[in-house]
Formats: sequence, structure tokens, C-alpha cells
Amino acid sequence: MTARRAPGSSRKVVDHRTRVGRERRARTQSRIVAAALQVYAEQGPDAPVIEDFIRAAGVARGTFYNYFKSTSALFEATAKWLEEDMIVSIETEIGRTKDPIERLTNGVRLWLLRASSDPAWCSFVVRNRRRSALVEQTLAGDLRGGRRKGVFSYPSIDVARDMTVGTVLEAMRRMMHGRVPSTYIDDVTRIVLQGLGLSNAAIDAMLSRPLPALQRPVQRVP
Amino acid sequence: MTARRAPGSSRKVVDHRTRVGRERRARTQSRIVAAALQVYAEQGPDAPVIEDFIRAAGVARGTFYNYFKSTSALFEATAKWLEEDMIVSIETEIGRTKDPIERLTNGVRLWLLRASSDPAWCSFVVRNRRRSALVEQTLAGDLRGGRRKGVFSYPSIDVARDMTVGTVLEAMRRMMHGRVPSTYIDDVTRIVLQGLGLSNAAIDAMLSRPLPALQRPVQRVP
Amino acid sequence: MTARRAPGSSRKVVDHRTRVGRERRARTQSRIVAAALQVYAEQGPDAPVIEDFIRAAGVARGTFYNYFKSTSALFEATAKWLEEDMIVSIETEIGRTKDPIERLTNGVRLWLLRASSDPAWCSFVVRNRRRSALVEQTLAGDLRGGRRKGVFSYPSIDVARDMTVGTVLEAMRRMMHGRVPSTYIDDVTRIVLQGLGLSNAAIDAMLSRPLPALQRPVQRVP
Amino acid sequence: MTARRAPGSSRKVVDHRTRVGRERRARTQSRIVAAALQVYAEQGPDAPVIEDFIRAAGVARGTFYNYFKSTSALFEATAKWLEEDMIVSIETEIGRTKDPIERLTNGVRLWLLRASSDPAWCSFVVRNRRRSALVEQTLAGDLRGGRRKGVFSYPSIDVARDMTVGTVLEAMRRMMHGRVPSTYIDDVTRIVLQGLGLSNAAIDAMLSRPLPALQRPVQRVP
DNA sequence: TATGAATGAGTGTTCATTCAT
DNA sequence: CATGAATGAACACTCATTCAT
Repeated sequence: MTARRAPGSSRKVVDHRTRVGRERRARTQSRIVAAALQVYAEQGPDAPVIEDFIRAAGVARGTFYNYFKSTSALFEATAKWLEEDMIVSIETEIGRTKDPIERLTNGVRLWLLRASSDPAWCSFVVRNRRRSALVEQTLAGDLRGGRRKGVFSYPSIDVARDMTVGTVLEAMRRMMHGRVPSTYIDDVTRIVLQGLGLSNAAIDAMLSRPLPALQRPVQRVP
Repeated sequence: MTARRAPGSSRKVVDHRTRVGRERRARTQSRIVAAALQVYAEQGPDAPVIEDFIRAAGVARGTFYNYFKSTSALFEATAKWLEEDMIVSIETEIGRTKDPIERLTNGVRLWLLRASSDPAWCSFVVRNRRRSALVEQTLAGDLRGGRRKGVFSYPSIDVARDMTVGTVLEAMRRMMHGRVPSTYIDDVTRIVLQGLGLSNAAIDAMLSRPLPALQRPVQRVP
Repeated sequence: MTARRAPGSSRKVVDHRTRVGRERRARTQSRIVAAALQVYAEQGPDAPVIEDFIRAAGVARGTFYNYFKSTSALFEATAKWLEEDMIVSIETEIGRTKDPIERLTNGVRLWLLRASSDPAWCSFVVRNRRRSALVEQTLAGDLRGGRRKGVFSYPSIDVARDMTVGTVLEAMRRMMHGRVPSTYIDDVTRIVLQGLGLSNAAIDAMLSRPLPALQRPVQRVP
Repeated sequence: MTARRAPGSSRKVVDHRTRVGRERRARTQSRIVAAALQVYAEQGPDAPVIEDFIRAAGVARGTFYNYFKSTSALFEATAKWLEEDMIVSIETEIGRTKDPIERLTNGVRLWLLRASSDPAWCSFVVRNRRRSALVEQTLAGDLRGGRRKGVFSYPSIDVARDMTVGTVLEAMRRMMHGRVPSTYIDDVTRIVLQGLGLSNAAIDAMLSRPLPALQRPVQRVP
């Protein structure tokens, strides 16, 4: 019996409209964030203006403000998405590993691998002042774990963290500005491990293990 | 009104005026640069506006443009002066030292000492994207020297430089955002030396040497 | 898909659809106008934006434009409906009365009564710059009638109208911004009548008569 | 001895510069406020946009914001200046008069005279929602005084005020939209006084007195 | 040379209106 | 018809730079 339902307002139609609308909405939002990532990568966090974002995303000014209350809201959203993406991209790989030394080694390698294969991501991370809390926690855990096992040796956890993060960031800066030799990623990893007090033999052993490939495509938007 | 001036006295007066004028000019320019350093330290390189500079320096808008063609010219001048100041401040101390390991050790220690005692300088250096060519050259020389002596051991000069600079910058960032323990500077130096392959005994020996004090006052303008 | 429809049944279905559609159409239009009245009352005639109207009415943006060509069309419609509503609400009561003094007295009283019991209406009327032609005509007729009977006495019809309308509007403004004593409505009526030249005795006589209640519910939409 | 004073920075010169600057500043501010009054008179308080103000004043956008932080700040300034101007213009005349009935009579007459001779002022006052506190106080004082003398008779001070203000505002609205007969101002005053309970004889006596001319030029800006 | 009033291009944000679904 | 995503003209406000005094 269809008489109950007012003509033109069937539930199916509404659902379809809602679904299509939501999909389009999600797609546009993704377009804007993806474009913003590129823009931020090229210009840094302060320089770009709205015009840059909407031109890159191919949307109208008004459309932008349908999705983000302000330019700083866009930056937050981009950074947030990036953080979540990092979690998925990297933690997926090293999540199965329990050995903190191996985790840290492969974490640094995969991080730099991504930086070299995804310049926009690399540039955004370098230029963005805020660091991901989750990454910090993971790193601190591995640093402590490696020390507890008697493999890492450093004056304080803060200093160990500063050396690791600082070196990786500086390496990313170098990648941003030109090509690096094919051994560069392993070289950086090696000097970080050396800074953490690993013996040469242990470093060689760690680096001889195969690096798990980043399984998920690098370019992806929510 | 020039009729008042006795014939023949013109040159003397001009000389006096010129001299006084030059001195005043230099003084005003210094005021602006010194104020700008504070402003950049507080706000970073992108945020401040002309109003901030002239308010901090206590000059009028027009006066500003008598000394600097544009705001970016002010930034250049500030960065240039800072670089020259660094050369004087640091190189003065380690210039007498010939041993590259000692030079690098004390260079890092003095650099961090200055960062902790001069927050404006620290903040400016961290936030400024450009690196001083002179510092890079000096550092590279010492890194190569230490390796030639068989004390440093690193995969490549680039990586050694990235680790050293990255660690120091990250340490400065930490200093910017809060207090650090009194051992922090030596801890950072220690992990850098460890990253460069120094043995623990050698590190202890280096750090037990007294640190030459920064002899010149830290706050000084051209 | 039209193949489903049995031959010959088309008209009936269309009729049903048309009727239901018309009813729904009228209902939606009423919803929008009623909501708009509230919005105008709260924010005045210039401040509200489309978003306010559609949120208050619970319809989509597109739906709004199915019923009103523009926002100013909505304002016109709201004002027009209000005028028609006033006619019904007030004229219904005093329409039976022939004595112009009694008509004017009760007109003012009922008008103020409505203003005090229907803040949205009051606010809209006060803030709306346009005056209803019908009210003006009715008022002018009663003012002339009262003078012809020798009861009203004023310098000119324009001035009499300005005093009456101005006083009532100012009273409404007062009601909008706070509470008034229970005698306020009769006090306002009294001073208007005094301004029109009525004797104290005549005023007392007029105000002692019972005020016919507003018979139709105040909140009603076309 | 002039040697103490640095060349080119003599006190006289500085003073002159300061004085000239201040004068220019005051002149520009006046230009903007005067132009704004015209604009508000033509368009009301909500409609005009920055463009209207700067075109009317003949200044650049930036100049506007050198003087007023926002458009609402301009409105406040204009209203404030107008209030102060009203005080000078009207109170100057009736300030000498002590009799509250005469004060109120001439106050209403002068007010309406100004309204008819200064359309911009009239329009601004009518369209501006805020009322001057000083005018309200003065009016209330006179209304109470007249009643104390047994000349005014009204149900309550609020109602007397509403009738007086409402009538005058409605009269001003009429003036805004077209010409009025030469007797109009006295007619309005007459009906207000009648509304306040004055006898016809007393009204005639009051209106037969000569009206003190507005002595200060009407168009003037701070 | 010092001053600060004036300038206008540039930018962020709003909002009425359109239109594909 | 109902929906709500997309649009872009319009607007408020900023700020580096110029220039008359």
C-alpha cells in the first residue's frame, strides 16, 4: 500500500538524495584538504591566501566557507587529517613489531621513505610547527624500551628525542630542497642509531633486515 | 635661512652636521634593528607588521622607510647582523682552538649557552628559515677534520651535518618553550658527539674541559 | 515511470496530487511567513539573513525560493499578511460600532492590547517603516467624524493623525523594551483622547465602557 | 645659545609639525563625520556601506580606518556628536527660561524648526533608534515642573513623555517625506500642549510669544 | 631627517541566489 | 516540490608604502 506516502517524498528518494549529497560533500571536502596540503607544502603555513586554496581546489570562495569556518580551521583540519594518516601509514607497519629497536629503526626508515616519495607530505610536516602527540608518545615508548633492554644509551629521554626528531626533520629539509643519494635514508637511520648508542654491528644487523613496504597508497584524502 | 651663516664657516658646520648626522643615523638604525630582533623573536618572521616595529623602536612610520626600503629589507638586515654577531660571538672563542673535536664540542656548547641566555636570539635563529653560510662552512670543516683524525665516524658529511644541526635546533626549540635542566646543554653535546661516533671516554674528556665564557656582551647592535 | 498508471485514472491521480500539493504548499508558505514574523520581531527588518528564516521555518534553502522570489518578497508578504490580519483582528471588533469616538477609543485600546499580548507583532509593526494604508484611512475617517460631531478638536487632520499614531508607536516601543503597569494601555488612550480635545468627563465615560475582547486567536497564519 | 639644540630638530619646528598635523587630522575627522551624517540621513543607519562614507567624504578606504575602528564606531561618533550639537543648539535657547511650560513649548518649536531647516539632522534623528539621555532628562524635568505648577495634567510621566516624543517624531517623519504647511510646527506644538492638558487660552498665550531664533549655524562639525 | 596623515591594493568573510539531484 | 551543495558579487578591514610638512 503506497497511499500512505505523500507523492514525491518517498523515503527511498530522500535517502538517495541524502546519500548523494553526503558523498558530494565528502568529495568536495577532500578536494579542498588535498589541495590545501599541496599549497601548504609549497608555501608554508603562513604565506598562502584563500585565493590559493580555492584556485588549487577548483571551488568558489563561498564553497570554501561552506566547509571551513576560516583559513586557520582549514589548517587545523589538514594537520589533523595528516596526523591520522601518519598513524595509519606508519603504525600499520611497525605495529606488529614488538622490539623497540626494530620499531624505531623501521619507523625512521619508513618515515623518511614517505618523505622522499611524497614531497607534499614532507614539506607540510617540516613547515608545520606542531608535532603529533601520538608520534611523540610512540617514539618516547620505543626510546625507553630500547634503553631498558640495554641497547640504547643516552643522557636523558628528552635529549634522545631531540636528537632523533631533529635529525629526521633536518633530513626532511634536505630532501625538500634537492635530491639525495640512494643510501641517504639508511645513512640517516644509521647516525640516529649511533647517536642512541647502538654498536656498529647492531646497526648493521638492523639495517640488513628488509624494510616492510608502505602498503597503503600514499596519496589519500579522507 | 642661510643668511645668518658667516662666510667661510660653511664647511665646518657641514662637517659637524655630517658627523652628528651620521652618528644619529647609525644610532636610529641600530634602534630599529634591535627592536626588530625582539619583535621577530616574539612573533616569528611572518606575523609582525610595520606597526610592531615602529612601536618597538619608538620611531615614526616615515622614519622607518628612511632606513629600510621595505619590511623584507629589515628582515634581511636583522638576519645579516645576527650572522655577523654570531661569528664574532662564537668564532672569537673557538677560533684559537685548532683541534676540530674541541672546536665542535665548544661550538655546540657555546651556541646552546647563548641560546639559553638570549631568548630573542634563540627564537630568531629557530624561526628563521635561512642558515648562515659561514656557520655551515665552519661546521663542515670541523666535521671533516674530526673524521680525518679518526675520531669522528659517520656515513657521510651531509648526514653528520644534519644530525648536528637538527639536534641543536631541536634543543633550541625546547629551550624556547620552557625551562631545561642545568645539565641539558652538556647532555645535548654528549648525544651529538655520540652520534658522531666518539667513545664515551673521549666525550667525558671533552666535556670535562672548562668552557670559555662568552666574552662579549650578548646584547649588541651594529 | 508512467507505464504503471492504468489508462483513464490519470485525471483522478492528478487531482488528488494537485489538492494535496496545494494544501502542502499553503502549509509550507504559512510556516515560512510565521517563522519570518518571529525573526523580524527579534532582529528587525534589516539584520536577519536567509539562514535565520530557513532555520526558523525548518525548510531548506531551495524550498524557500520555491515560495518567495527573494528576501524582500518575504518581507512584503509578511507585512501584507500582517496588514490583512490587523484588519480582521481589529476591524472585526470596532466594525459594528458607528460612533467615531468609540471606534477610535477602542481601536487604540485593542491595538495596544494586541501589542502587549503579541510581542512579535508589536515588534514587527514598530520596526517596519511602512504603515498600512487601510489603518490610515480608517483612522482619518474616525478623526474627521469625531470633529464633525464637535467632540474632537485639533488644528489639522494631519497633526491629529501624527499625534495619535506617534503616541501609539512610542507606547509600543516602550512595551517592546520592558514591562508596563496594568493601567498603561488606558493611560495612553487617555492622553491621546485628551490630545484630540476630549473633556475629562467624556474620556472617563469612554474608558468606563467594557472593551470587547479580541475574539480571534492572535497567532494565526494564512 | 643654540648649540644645545640638534640641527633640524628645533622645538619650534616640531611644534609646528605637530600643530599642523593635529589640525589636518581634526579636519579630516570632521569631513568624515559630516559626510556620514548626510549618508545616514539618506539611507538610514543600516543600509550604508563603507564605500558610501568614503565616497561622500572624499577619502581613501585606509584613511577611514585611521579614524574609526569600524563602521559602527563611526555611527557612535556621529550620534555622539549630534547629541552634543543638539545640547548646544537647543539648550542654549531655552536654558535661560525657567518656566517649564515655556521651556517645553519652545523646545518643541525649536526642535521642529531645526528639523525643517536641516533635513539631514531630521532624518538622522528619526532613523536612529537610540534617544539622547540628556534630552530625555530635560523633557522629564519640564513635564514634572509643568504638572507641579498645575498646568500640565496627564495620567503618568511615562505616558506624557511617550505622547510628546511620539508626536514630535511622527511630525519629523512627515517632514522627511514632503513639505508641510507653514503653520505645521505650531500646530504640532498645539496638539502636544493640548495632550498635556493645557487650556486653549494658555496654548494661545504660549504660542503668541516670539520664538527665539536658533543663534548658532545649523551645519557644523566638530 | 623626522613625522604621521593619506593611500589603495589585497585579503578574509558573508550571504542572496541558482541548480543538479 | 524538497533538498542542500555550489556560486560569486559584495563587503569589512588590514597594512605596506608614499609624501607633504
